[in-house]
Amino acid sequence: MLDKTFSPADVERSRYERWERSGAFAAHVDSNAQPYTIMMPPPNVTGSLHMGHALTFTLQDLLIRYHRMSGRDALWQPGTDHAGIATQMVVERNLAKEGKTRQEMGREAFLQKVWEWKAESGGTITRQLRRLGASPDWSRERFTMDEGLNAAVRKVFVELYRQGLIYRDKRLVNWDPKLHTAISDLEVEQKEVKGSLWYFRYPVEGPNGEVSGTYITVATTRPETMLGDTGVAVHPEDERYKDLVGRNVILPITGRRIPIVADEYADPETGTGAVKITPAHDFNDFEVGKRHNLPMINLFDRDAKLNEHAPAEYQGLDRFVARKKVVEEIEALGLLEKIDPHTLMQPHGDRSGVVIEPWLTDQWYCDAVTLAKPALEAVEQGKTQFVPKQWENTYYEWMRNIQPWCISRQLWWGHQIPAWFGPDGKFFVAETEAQAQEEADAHYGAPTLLTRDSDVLDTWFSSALWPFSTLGWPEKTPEVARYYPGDVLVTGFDIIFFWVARMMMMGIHFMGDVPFRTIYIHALVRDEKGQKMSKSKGNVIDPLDLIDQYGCDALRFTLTAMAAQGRDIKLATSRVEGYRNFATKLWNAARYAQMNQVAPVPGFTPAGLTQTVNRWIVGAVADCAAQVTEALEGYRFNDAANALYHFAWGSFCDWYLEFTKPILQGEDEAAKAETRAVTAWVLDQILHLLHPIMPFLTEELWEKLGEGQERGDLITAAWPQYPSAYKDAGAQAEMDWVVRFISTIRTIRSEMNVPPSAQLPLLVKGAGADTAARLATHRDLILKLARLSDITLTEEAPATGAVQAVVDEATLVLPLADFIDIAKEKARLAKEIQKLEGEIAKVDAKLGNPNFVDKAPPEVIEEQRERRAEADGTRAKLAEALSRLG
RNA sequence: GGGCGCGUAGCUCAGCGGGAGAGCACUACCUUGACAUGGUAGGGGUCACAGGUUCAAUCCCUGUCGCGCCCA
Repeated sequence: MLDKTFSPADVERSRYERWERSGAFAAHVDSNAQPYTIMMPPPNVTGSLHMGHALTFTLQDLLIRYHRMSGRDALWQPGTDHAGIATQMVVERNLAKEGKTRQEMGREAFLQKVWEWKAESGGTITRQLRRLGASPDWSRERFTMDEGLNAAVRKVFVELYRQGLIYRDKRLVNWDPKLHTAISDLEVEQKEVKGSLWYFRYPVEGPNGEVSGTYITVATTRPETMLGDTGVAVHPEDERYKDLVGRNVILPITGRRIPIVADEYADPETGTGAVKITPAHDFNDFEVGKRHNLPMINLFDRDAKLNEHAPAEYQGLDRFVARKKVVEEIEALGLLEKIDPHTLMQPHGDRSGVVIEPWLTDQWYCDAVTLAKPALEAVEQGKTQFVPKQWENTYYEWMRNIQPWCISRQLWWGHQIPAWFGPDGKFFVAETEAQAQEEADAHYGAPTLLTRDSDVLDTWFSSALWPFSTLGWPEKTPEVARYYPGDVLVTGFDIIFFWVARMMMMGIHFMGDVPFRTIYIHALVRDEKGQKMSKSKGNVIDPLDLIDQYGCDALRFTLTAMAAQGRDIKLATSRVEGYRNFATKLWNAARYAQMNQVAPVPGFTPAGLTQTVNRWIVGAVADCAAQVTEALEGYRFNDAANALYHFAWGSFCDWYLEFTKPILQGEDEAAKAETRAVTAWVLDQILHLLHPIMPFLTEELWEKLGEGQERGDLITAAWPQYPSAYKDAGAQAEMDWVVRFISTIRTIRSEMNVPPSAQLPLLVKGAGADTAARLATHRDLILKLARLSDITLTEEAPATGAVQAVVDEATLVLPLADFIDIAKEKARLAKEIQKLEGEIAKVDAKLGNPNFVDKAPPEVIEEQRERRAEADGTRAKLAEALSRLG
């Protein structure tokens, strides 16, 4: 006998271990079955599970379990990412607590520490994934810094280099002065900041090099950069400055002479129309500088303090200290025109939070423009499809405006770049040091000492290879042949640029095919007020807390039911509680079944059933299964969850189990046996259909209900498919009628305040043949569920003191002399009639419109006629009842 | 400034050319032999606003207002 409630905590762990041990999660590379592949987006190795993970991995697991049950050879490839900057920061922070820095320790010792940290905390997220019930093939787990994945990274780097798609360049990068590394555009967050616009007057040089008394005013948000100005730009069409173009200004403080140039970058509408140009410290200025051959003066060191190119008294100052000093000095010179308050967009490092500095350095770049072309076409041609489709636009937007990708990072934790420098700065790119040495020796004509580039690659460089590197590439493994390309990538829109686009580029370039056929983009999980969850706001909901409190299945069902396409999920714990109740409900249905000697009948198929109610529920199962399957195939997860919820609770528990109570408590042994078998069968089907969403509850019930039977684990069972004969329109119409009949009586009872304990006799007037037959068939259950003492067919006018209602052609008469309040009953009937008249009027308006009758499709017109006839029939009967009340 | 999306019951959201739906919350009644983490019944909506297309618009189109996100 089952306990009164399901206790998730008692079963989840052991159930999971049993699945994993049994090999149920494993892919079978030798199988004849069609493969189904999902590449798990690798979470940070030292991270921990948050709500976004819970959503994405629930959906992936649901797809994997569904396809596994559908007979596919399912591979869900798990693994973790080394997450360069994030992980290095954590370890450095830990070291700082001991008063150590990585620089003191040296690279090797520091990396040792990172590996130790990985060993210590690296299992956290995968353990948490297990608590979520995720069923990837753990035997194939990979880490982006595994030797195999390292080899893939080296090979890709070298090949792209040889193809000219990776190159070294001196350009402005986004420099993080705190972390001392370049970062990509995507790692920069533009934040709105309230600052100032300073207006400086620059003296214009006279014809003979003297100070002329003419000034040109420039506006700037970054006064300190003026020390590195090498030009002033004005718009070529700007009449105010036409005469000044070609002349020089004498840059205050430094005294440097810099030219006034005409460039369309200067916007006559903004500021004064004249703009100072600092090519080494601004991306736009860099371009202007190139167009006009302006020198580049690099003012900052790696900490963004002023370096030796600044005037002596500025050297060593922090950029913000220097700003103050520049403004003071300009003011002292009488060259400060004004200061306006100004709101500007300021770049911040998404990891460090400090203001990013455009800085001139040598870095490695990947020619993303070239690689993006085929990746763009693949989506345009439908080789890969986004679901929901609108995310294509985001992808296109990025791919069409893609910039060279700076792939080097000044970090230690990551894939060290396979490039070696000779003494003269010439570099040799090769997969191994020996090869590089060989090339170098040949080049220099003598054994030469090489130094390896100390930089590492952007983390996303290695994750871009994930769809094939995890399968063993560059080796020609059977896995690569079988599981590439994958079927679907499930991820959030926030990494379409970071990751999806780059996997598409690398996959197409190296594998000759897209990495996945479908990209399902799911929502972001927010708190119930719609705010992003963040530690600083304190509104973070920990999925593990919810699992502890309500069970894993309840959390999974909630996330699934709320995963509607194209909408963020606002998560309220009340929803989780509600779906926990659903689990309890189903548990108790099973418990009830057990108490009534319901057990699966081996070999049973629900054909040739004698009881209408059984034929009806079988058809309803088939309906539900079709809906769930269709929804899952279309990535409409919420529809799948809701179809199951409504069927299991609304049809099976609320009606079927109630309908069959009279049978199970009755004397007809054949009907009892059939009903028990059908009940067991329906429960089994629900368990199958619900398993991908609620794996623990369903597996547990599957075992408990099938006690003593050898039928394997539910996780490996076959997804239900039914012959069309299971649907029975007649049985459905009949049971729908029963539901309406009972509900009608219940409503009257409730409105008339008849105590639930009172058993009433019912008279049915004007029953047709169908109704009479149905009443005969379902007499017992109607008596029970409507709490009636008797049902009598009659043609006589009802006695006074009776309440009447209409179901189809029949009038239901309940003698309620003891309860009835004539005035109240009259009001009730009048209201009903009024409602019907309103409907009739609406339909009449349509039918009276010649255009409607002329142009609407015949079936729509027919439907309206039927609706009118039905409403009118009911109205007439109710009117009669009303008149009889006097 | 450009792009995308969203305004439907108190809240969270489905639906999307022909009778306005769900969950939660709310109200009343019910410890009825599976389940009070439950049952039965009920109240509650000019489907943001204004035009247009159509026989017919919550749904399609245009505009307005409000909100969110991404990019510059």
